[in-house]
Amino acid sequence: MPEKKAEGKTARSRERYEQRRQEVVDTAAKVFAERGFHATTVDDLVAATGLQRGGLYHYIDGKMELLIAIHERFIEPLLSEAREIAERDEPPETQLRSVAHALMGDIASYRDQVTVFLHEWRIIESDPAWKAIRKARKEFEQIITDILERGREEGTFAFTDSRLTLLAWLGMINYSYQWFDPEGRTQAPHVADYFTDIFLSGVRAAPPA
Amino acid sequence: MPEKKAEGKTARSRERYEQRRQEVVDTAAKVFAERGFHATTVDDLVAATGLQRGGLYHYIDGKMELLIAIHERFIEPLLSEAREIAERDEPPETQLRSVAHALMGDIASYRDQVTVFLHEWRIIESDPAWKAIRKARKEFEQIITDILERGREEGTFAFTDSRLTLLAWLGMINYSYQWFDPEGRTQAPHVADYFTDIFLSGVRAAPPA
Amino acid sequence: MPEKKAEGKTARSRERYEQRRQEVVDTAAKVFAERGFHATTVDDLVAATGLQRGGLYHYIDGKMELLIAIHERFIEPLLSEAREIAERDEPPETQLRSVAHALMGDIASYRDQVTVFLHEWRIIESDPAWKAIRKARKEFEQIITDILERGREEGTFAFTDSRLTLLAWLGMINYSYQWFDPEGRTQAPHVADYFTDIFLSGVRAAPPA
Amino acid sequence: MPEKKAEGKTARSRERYEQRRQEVVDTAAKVFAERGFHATTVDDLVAATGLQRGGLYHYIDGKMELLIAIHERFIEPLLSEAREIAERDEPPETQLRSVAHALMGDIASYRDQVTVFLHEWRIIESDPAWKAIRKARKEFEQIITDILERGREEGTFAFTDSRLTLLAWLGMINYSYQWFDPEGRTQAPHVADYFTDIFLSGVRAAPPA
DNA sequence: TATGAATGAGCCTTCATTCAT
DNA sequence: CATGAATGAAGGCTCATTCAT
Repeated sequence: MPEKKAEGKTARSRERYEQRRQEVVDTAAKVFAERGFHATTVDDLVAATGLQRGGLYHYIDGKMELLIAIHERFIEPLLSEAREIAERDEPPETQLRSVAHALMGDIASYRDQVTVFLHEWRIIESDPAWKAIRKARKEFEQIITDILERGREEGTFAFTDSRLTLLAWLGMINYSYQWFDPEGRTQAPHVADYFTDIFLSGVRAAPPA
Repeated sequence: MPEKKAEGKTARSRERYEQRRQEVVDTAAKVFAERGFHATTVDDLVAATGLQRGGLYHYIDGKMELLIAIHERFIEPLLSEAREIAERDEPPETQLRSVAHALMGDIASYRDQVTVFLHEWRIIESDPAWKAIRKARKEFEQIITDILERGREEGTFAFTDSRLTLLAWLGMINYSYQWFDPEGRTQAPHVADYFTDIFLSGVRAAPPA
Repeated sequence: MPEKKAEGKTARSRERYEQRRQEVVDTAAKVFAERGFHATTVDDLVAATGLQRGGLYHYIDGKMELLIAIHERFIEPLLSEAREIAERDEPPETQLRSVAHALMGDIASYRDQVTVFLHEWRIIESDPAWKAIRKARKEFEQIITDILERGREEGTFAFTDSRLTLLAWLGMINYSYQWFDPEGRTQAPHVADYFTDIFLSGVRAAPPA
Repeated sequence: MPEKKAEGKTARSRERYEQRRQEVVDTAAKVFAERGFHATTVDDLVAATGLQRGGLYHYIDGKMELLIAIHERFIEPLLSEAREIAERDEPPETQLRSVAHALMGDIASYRDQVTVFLHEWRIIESDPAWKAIRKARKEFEQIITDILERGREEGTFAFTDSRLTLLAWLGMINYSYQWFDPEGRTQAPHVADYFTDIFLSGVRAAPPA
């Protein structure tokens, strides 16, 4: 987590600085998600943060640096939660359901950031900080793949193509950033369960015994 | 499909004009998909089309009008195909698989346009032409919902929430615009089948008989 | 001589373009010399050229690129004249006087550019184009040094330190950019002769024979 | 030398204040000489002085006021030395050589300040404080002119144009700010002598007796 | 049809300076 | 004395669009 301009400050002022910066980053994520990165002007951010133009630049290095900060913000907590779940001694089904809850909750909580992440990552593709984000993304996907493949080995899952199976699961959940209602945040667990059920059992009615 | 500036011309020249315009729209879709709408300059389009600045404006009214044209390009053929499938006298499972093929093929064929659509639709939300696109989108979603609900009524499908079920199906397939490689070996029909299978039966292994 | 944006144009329009660009460069030199590079705003250039902001950028790549263009403008003609003089079969005194005329005339004609050259070169020191300018400067100084040293070998000049002697000559003439009245351009030859006389014979009165 | 904010303080604190201020002015001269006045930001000065932004403003009123202070710094000692030399009862040649030493030494000692003076004086041209600096400059030039003209009257110097002769002398020496290396082996006194010799006798070899 | 010069609003960013603490 | 957050005017530059030729 790179911290801008934080040298030569007292602990107290540094703390205030970091907090304010975090606010700025979150506000920016909201505005970017609403209007898109390029359609958002610095004046929009100025209006949204309540700062003035110069004051805003006290906390950031530029518009693009904000994109990086936004990504870090939502990908870190998700990844550490996924890691923790993967280490649990639970059946693959349970783990998959738990990660679905984690991802769904992340999208619900950081929908703005996720939107930015999915739409604008090309912009920062060349940025050195992007490598870390890309790595985090890969790690998350690998955790899911591992759960799926362990399930297959143990005989509880059946599928032929790991990657396509991962992408089906990922698409089902990730796509929710396009329609999820941020006010209905409490529904996230319900959706996670609903999608997990479909992913596990499908929609086809069980044949009569 | 509104045709710009095509009056008062000989049939021959009008034909050439329309063809050129279509090329411009498709080229724009490609460039927009790669860089994003706002990041694409008219000079980028000039370079990509091989036209000159002034020449480009003979075929379009402006950058934003291109967005509309791009949407029309991929949504019309998809919708008519979906309508045709819905009218067939086939079981819901078959219809669902067919529409998955149609949507998947559409994404594969018009991946640039779909990318632009999913990323930039907010930009034209207020445009009068957006209403038609929105209507088409709703109609497509309704067709899927109808198939699902008919399946439930007939007892082949089992689910509790039509909308969430639709969104699971839609997300699984639509999300492919993020990873689908049109040149790749994994063909669209195969993915459509694979995803349909998961959607119908899930990944859970069948219990031993 | 790098020519910006000159591809894909007809010979006619390219000619007009180059001419207009030259006017822009010369106007910029004038304004830079009056106010200094950094104190000159793009709006100043806009006002001085009669173009609008965007129109100005049709001819240039940026403020800094103008500095390079300005340097090229005045150093090229001077250098070729100096080369031509150096190749003549004339005594060193005559050559030195001729080069003094050339340099003095150059300063009188391009006083603005010379001012910019002497004051602002640090700004473009890191620019790749600067190497060429630096090389040209070195070559000019070498031509003077060669003339001086040939004179010493032939016995018409007497001095101990080539470099200091060069710098004395150079300073005497170059410094004129600080005081030369551009309206009195016709005086340049007179000053060149006057300074050459001092440099050759000094101001000390000849001892009575 | 106007002293800012030095009232109402104990002698001790006032002394410390003045010393600190002088350091700030000299540091500013160095940075201005390296990067130019306009290219130097207050943050550059903050970094160079080791103070903080607010702290810097305890010692100065603003960036431009620094320019004035820099000029005063090097012109005052030079002028008083020149005055003292002019009052001596010595032949013009000796006086001229002494003033050359003084000016050359001044440039060597205050090269940064001189650079700033020669490059940026236009910026403060309109400032009321500039009148005093201009007056000092004129007085210095007048002292040289007087020496030259007295030499001509006494028959030791021979020239036709006082002003051009002054400018030749001034240019030869002043221009050294462009190339003089204060750390270098070529010492200021040596250069002063060398240039004085050229100015007095020229570089032409004495005709064989 | 086609060209490319020109427009001018608007964008991102910088920076000298102030001021509450 | 000193800090550093905040200001807001201004700077360099971009870009969609127009229009005379």
